[in-house]
Amino acid sequence: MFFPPPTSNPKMAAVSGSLMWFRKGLRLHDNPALEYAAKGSNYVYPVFVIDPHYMEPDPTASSPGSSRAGLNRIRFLLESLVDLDLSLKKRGSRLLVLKGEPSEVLIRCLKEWDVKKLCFEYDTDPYYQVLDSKVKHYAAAAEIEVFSPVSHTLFNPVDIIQKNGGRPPLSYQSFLELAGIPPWASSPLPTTPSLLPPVGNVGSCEIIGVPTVKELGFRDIEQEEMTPFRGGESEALNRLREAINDKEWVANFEKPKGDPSAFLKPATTVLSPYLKFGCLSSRYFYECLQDVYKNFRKHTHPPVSLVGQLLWRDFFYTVASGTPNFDHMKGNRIAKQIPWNDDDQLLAAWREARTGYPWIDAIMVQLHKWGWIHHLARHCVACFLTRGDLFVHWEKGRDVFERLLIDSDWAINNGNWLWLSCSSFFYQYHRIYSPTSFGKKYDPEGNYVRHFLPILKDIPKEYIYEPWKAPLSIQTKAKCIIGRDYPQPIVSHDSASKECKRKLAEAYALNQKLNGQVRDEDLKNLRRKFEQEEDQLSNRRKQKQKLE
DNA sequence: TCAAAGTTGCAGAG
DNA sequence: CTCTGCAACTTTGA
Repeated sequence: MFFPPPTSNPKMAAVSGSLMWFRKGLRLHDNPALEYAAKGSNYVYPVFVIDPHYMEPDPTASSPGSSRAGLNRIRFLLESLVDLDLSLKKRGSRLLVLKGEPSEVLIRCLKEWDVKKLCFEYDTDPYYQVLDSKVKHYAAAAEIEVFSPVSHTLFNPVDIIQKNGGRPPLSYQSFLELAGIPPWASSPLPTTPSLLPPVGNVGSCEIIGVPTVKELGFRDIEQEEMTPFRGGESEALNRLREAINDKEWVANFEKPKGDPSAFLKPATTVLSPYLKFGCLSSRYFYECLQDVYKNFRKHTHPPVSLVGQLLWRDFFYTVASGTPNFDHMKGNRIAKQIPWNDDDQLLAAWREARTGYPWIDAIMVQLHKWGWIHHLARHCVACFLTRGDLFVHWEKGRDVFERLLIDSDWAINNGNWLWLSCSSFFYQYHRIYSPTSFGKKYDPEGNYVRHFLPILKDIPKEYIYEPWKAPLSIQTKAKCIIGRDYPQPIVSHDSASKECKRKLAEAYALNQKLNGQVRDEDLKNLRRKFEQEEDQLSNRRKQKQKLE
């Protein structure tokens, strides 16, 4: 019997190419798809497709960017691509950027190039599920091998759902029990390649360099309007190193104790945008944290610890991937059916930082300028928009966050809006964040508000969270007249929050009575009832005014 | 059936 | 900074 060594086999020596499709996972470290693409290939095509779905400028949008992404996130992505291209070039490769509908572009490339393997990171987002099935379908017909590993999350959501008998766990604790220790933790993660096969002949495919925001048709924004966070794997690894350098801080990290008003040095790692785009591997981050914990007799634990934060991410990925219509109230079996109002004026005031509550408005300004706000700040504004004060539909707020956050993540963003609106996971709707006292307890001087709302910078600290209570003499001295230079509060928190609680109690009762079978009509009836009650209330107020 | 638990509420007291 | 009282939701598990 004679088996020639593989290299002397003429068939094996034949030219073989791979296509590495980057979407998220914009990194070289811990990248199993890239590792597999490079293995045994004479050449590799590293591709990124600029997708008009996310990147087409929309001049009608409420702030610069596309209809689905604010300019901050688009810029963050482009910076990540530049960094990736640079890292590839250092290893004898380069990034091939193409434009168009991704599945069409990919299929064109597969037709044009001699490719035996197609490699890309598995993605649970519905948008990518649809894209990927189109591409996989073509690849199967063309007899191209597809390799699509799970490397964006610590766990494969499918495994956890299967362990739980086909349904995703709905509480964090049950998720932890099902998840256990990640399956990859016992063996080393893929190493960062030191050299990559060269790029093959690109034929007639139209390859561009990584575009600038201007080249994509966006108008450039002022430096001071921009996020202070730069995209890319290099930046992610620097930031990670910086965070885990302070070992005491890592070991004692407790998420709810963080200060949402800290902006010179944020109270968290701000690694979320890097995890979102996969500039940082969540598995590598997890390993680094375990390394730190090893040297401490005592350290914090999930849900509040840093590892706990990574597990929250996986929790939401798991629930989201196993819940049809996760991003909608209707048709979503885990979402309470609540007759939210559809008030675009209230929504716009919230979005454009015109609520008249400085704490809320400052957070919304930071969201616009930085594309990042502290987790508790997200809680405050989300609660205010939905169950706390304005009773606006959580889907509306979700859309604003999804567009403006540089770390916006489909599963996590929707999960948190379900949470904060008391539609799922969390139901204690009488626990409402105060739009005045919550910020005050972290930042009694109001430095955060003064920084993001400079119009209020000379209001004394006694009134900085409630400027409408300041006597006119003080408003004049501070060169900020409430009602002229800064709005009056759009609602009175005291009465608005009481109303919200009452409405939620009724909506919950309806959900319970109909046992999850709330129809459109039932919701409509309840909404009409709320509207009638509001009319009566305002009529009574008018009569009272008349009498006075 | 009932108690216990749930990542992070508020106001007020000490 | 920690504690209570407030008012009071659902899910889970015995």
